[in-house]
Formats: sequence, C-alpha cells, structure tokens
Amino acid sequence: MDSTLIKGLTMLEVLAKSPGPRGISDLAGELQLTKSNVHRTLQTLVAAGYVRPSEGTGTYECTLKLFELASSVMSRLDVPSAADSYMHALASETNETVHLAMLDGLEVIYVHKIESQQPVRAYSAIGGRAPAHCVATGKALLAYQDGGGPTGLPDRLPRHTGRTITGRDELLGEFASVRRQGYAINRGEWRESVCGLAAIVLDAAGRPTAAIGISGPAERLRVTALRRYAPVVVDAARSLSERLGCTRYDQVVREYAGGAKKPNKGG
Amino acid sequence: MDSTLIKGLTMLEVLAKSPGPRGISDLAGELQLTKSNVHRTLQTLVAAGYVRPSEGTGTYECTLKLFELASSVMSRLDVPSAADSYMHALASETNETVHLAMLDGLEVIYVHKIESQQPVRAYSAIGGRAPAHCVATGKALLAYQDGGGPTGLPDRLPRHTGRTITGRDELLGEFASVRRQGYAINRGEWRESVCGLAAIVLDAAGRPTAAIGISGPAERLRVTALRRYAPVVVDAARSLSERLGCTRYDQVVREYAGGAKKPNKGG
DNA sequence: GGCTGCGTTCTATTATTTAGAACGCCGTAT
DNA sequence: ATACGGCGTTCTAAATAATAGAACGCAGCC
Repeated sequence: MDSTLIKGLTMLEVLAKSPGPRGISDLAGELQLTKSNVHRTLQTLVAAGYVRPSEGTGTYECTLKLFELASSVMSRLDVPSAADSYMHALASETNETVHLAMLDGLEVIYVHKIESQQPVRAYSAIGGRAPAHCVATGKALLAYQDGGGPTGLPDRLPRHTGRTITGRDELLGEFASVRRQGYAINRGEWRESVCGLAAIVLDAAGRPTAAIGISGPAERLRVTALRRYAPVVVDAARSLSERLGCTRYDQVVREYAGGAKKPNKGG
Repeated sequence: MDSTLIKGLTMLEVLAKSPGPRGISDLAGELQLTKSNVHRTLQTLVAAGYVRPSEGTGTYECTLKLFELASSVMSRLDVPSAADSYMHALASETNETVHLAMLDGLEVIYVHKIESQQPVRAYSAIGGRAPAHCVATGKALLAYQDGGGPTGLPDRLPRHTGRTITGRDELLGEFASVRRQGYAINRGEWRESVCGLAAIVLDAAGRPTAAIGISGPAERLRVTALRRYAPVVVDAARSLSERLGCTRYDQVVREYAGGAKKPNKGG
C-alpha cells in the first residue's frame, strides 16, 4: 500500500519531531532502512520543499512548509486567533492553564493554550494529543457529537488511571450528564494528579468545533473549585462561540441536553 | 525520483489548501491522475493519519495531523508564543499590523501576527509567504545572514513593483544600510501601497532567527512616520531577543554593522 | 599514513504501482 | 417505474519505479 509514500511521511514525521538536523545513517538506523533508501527519499522531500540540507554538515532538517500547510488547514477555522482574548481573560480569572482543543478521531489536539503563571501547573504542548475520553475538553467535544457520542466508539476504551471511564455505556452516560450540565469535568482520568473543566464551543452554524477548558493540579482543582469555575469557563465558551457567529449558544446547548439527537442548527 | 511520494505530498497539499472536503474524481481532474491512482494514494494517506473520509459522502479532508507535525517543528523555536506580548505592545503603540516572520530560503513565512484595529490595514495570512527581498522583515533577515547576505543570492531578483530592488549588488548595499541602521524599511517594494519596517530578532546564541515588524498603507506609513516608529520596533525586537536569552543584542547588532562577517556569537 | 565513519553514487533485480475497464450504488430525469 | 449518468470502489495484467548492496570519495582521528 504505497510503501514509498508511507516511508516518506514517516521520515518527515521523525524529522519534524527531532530536536535538530539528522544524518542519513542516523535516520536509516531509526527507520530500519538502508542508507540509499533514506538518501533517495530525503532528496525527494527536499525537491518537494519539505526538507532542506542543513548548511555545511551533511544533515537534513525540516523547512517551514509543514507550517504553511498546517496554517491553511487551520485558517478555515480561525478559531485559535479568535479565542486568544477569551482565553487570556479566562487565564487571569482562574490562574490556571487554559486550553483550546479540537477533536481528531478519538483524540483531542491542543491548538492553543495560555500557560498558568502559577509555579505548579499542568503541562501540555500545542499540537499535542490526548485521548478524548479522559480529558475535559475531549469529553465536552465527544458529548456534542451528533448522536450523543462519536460514531465508532468501541465497547471499551484504554485505561490510564484508576479514574478513567473505560466502558462505552458508562461513557455515554457521562456525555449525557455533560450535556445536562453544559460542561465537562475531568478528575484525574488521564493523569492522576491533573484535573480539568471544559465547555463546548459552537461555530456560526451551531456545530461543535472546539472546546475551551482549564486544567491544573488536583490539589488546587478539587471538585468544589471546579464547580466554582464552571460558570466562567462556560461564559468564555459562549463568548467565543458568539464571536464565531453563533447567536444561540444557550439554546443549542439546551437542545442537546434535551436529548434531541440532531438539534436544529442555528447561528 | 519517488514519484509516489511526490504525488502523495502534492495531494496532501491540495487537500490542505482546499476550503473543504474533496471527491476522488475532483482530485483526479486537478492532479491529472486516474481515479484509481487517487483512490489508492488517499487510502495510504488515510492509513498514515493525514487524511480522513468525510462522514457519509464519499469525500476526503485533512485531519489535524499536519498541525501536530508543524507544531513540533515550531516548538523548538518557541519564538511565536514568546513574541506574543511584545507584538501586542507594538500593535497598541503603532496601531498597525504587527508581524513575526521567519526565513525559508529566499522567502519569509509569517508565523504570527497581530491585526491592526484600523479600518484600512495591510493584509497577510499566518503561514503565508512573501519574497524576502522586498518586504521589511525579509530584508532584515537577509541582512543578518552570515556573510552579509544569504548564500546563493541570484544576480537578479523578481520585480514586483516599480520600487522593488532587483539587482544583487544594490540589494547587498541595502543590507549594509539595514545593518547600519539596525532596522529595515520597505517602501512599496512588494505591494505598491504597503510600507513596512522591521528589526531582527536574535536567539540565545546571538543568531538571527526571526524578524518583527509593522506594516500598513503607504499613506499612513510615509518615511517620516516609519522613522518615528523605528525605535519602538527595534525596542520590541530587542526585548523579544532578550526574552529568548540573548543578553547582548545591541553589541551583536553593532558587530554586524561593523562589517564583521561572522561576529562572535554571544547570548 | 592508514583507518573508520560519514554522505553519495551506481546498477541489476525485484516488487511495486499503474492504467483501464468493470462493478455497485445512488439520485435524477425520463 | 425505469433508465441514465456520475460517483467511489474493485480488479488484474503490464510495466514502471523503487530497492538493496557494494563501491566511491571525503573527512577527521588514531
């Protein structure tokens, strides 16, 4: 199945995630390929503009072309830049790290964040991933997928801590409660010591596009603290949604909560 | 030369730059390939996680994997997020659009921007490109490449307006003046009606890594206005550089101005 | 001065991708 | 109700394109 393409993409991936330029033998070792194979593939990647030879020394590194492409993908959803100010506001209200996440399959990917100024804080990286079923932003996103859950949710999901919800039925119940409350909570279900709270962000068509949330150490974000912060997080999600052109945030959210499988969309 | 890889990357590129999901025949038409070929390649891209079938309808769209990779590439240079606050400050001081640009070959790529609040403003897109020799950020970046200019600068560069500097020697002279002044100016050399001003950003090792600049309509940014703004732009570049760990910004810049081809690097 | 590591080049062998037609599906127009 | 046209998908023989492995040139190092 187009192994050349797979190899090329994998090589690009390795190169993108490397801290610096890489040599041919180095890559050949990591990818279990012959040197000539790596060489040829790299030359193709260079010709396509994704990679460039690092000056002088015979090593290769990524260009910014990946960034260019990624920007095109993101630009049709200009959510991150629109979200920036609301996230800053949320950060100063809660003093916790603020995330904007989008769904990619059964994972969330963090597209923007504001770091908490506190010495102890939750860590995450822009572009990083987390399993959606055990983080607050992910649960918020899954809860608002059409049909009360994503298509193809397996019977059992991977466990990461003692608190991870792994059963599908249990998870669907959780989603229902997320829709009832209007926000999702994570109590150490992904990382033992990290809790979070998130709310759904709707676009101009009333469709769920992202989730905005806060997260921090479990000691600071006990359930009582989380519930106290819930209104401001929901406010931020609502404001952002309105900024994106959604004029009936509360109404759409209520329709989801009411159990309507496919609420009439409305911006 | 690995045509399969080229096709796959091209297809990914087209898909990334499309406004929405695309069908197979559609892509086959645009890429001049047979349907079966497109189909197979798409399946490979799906398997690799770069593309997903768009629900229901038989079309395909990009996942966020490209964003994930691009984020890894950018993360080793955490310049954009570090730059954010300085750029905001610059935006409120000048009321113009603020850019952060990096060099990619002989082009700049915009990695971050703060939009001016003025009704009339310069347009650009994050991830977008511009020829380095005729924009302020690009000239700043080129001027500080080792050797007083980039390697492989052709004798003559493409003209875009009547003011574009196209001759290599003339351009090298311009770079020298940029180094003398500590900032670069663009007077409608890329788009007739857009002017700009930019200064170099140095990293912890004293190496040029980005340029920060403002740009706006020529009527507002005449040369006098530009020169008035020069100090605040340079201040922003210096502050950002210091934030990145460069402790001797002025000294390094002066060494470049002095004509030292390769100043001693120092953070 | 020879050795070891690197990136690069070369070529016959081989597995891979390719083109093109046929298939099944669905909505539309007849 | 039915035939049509367009779509994504599948299949298979034919041939192109990628592969492995050794040889080469060039460093720096012992």
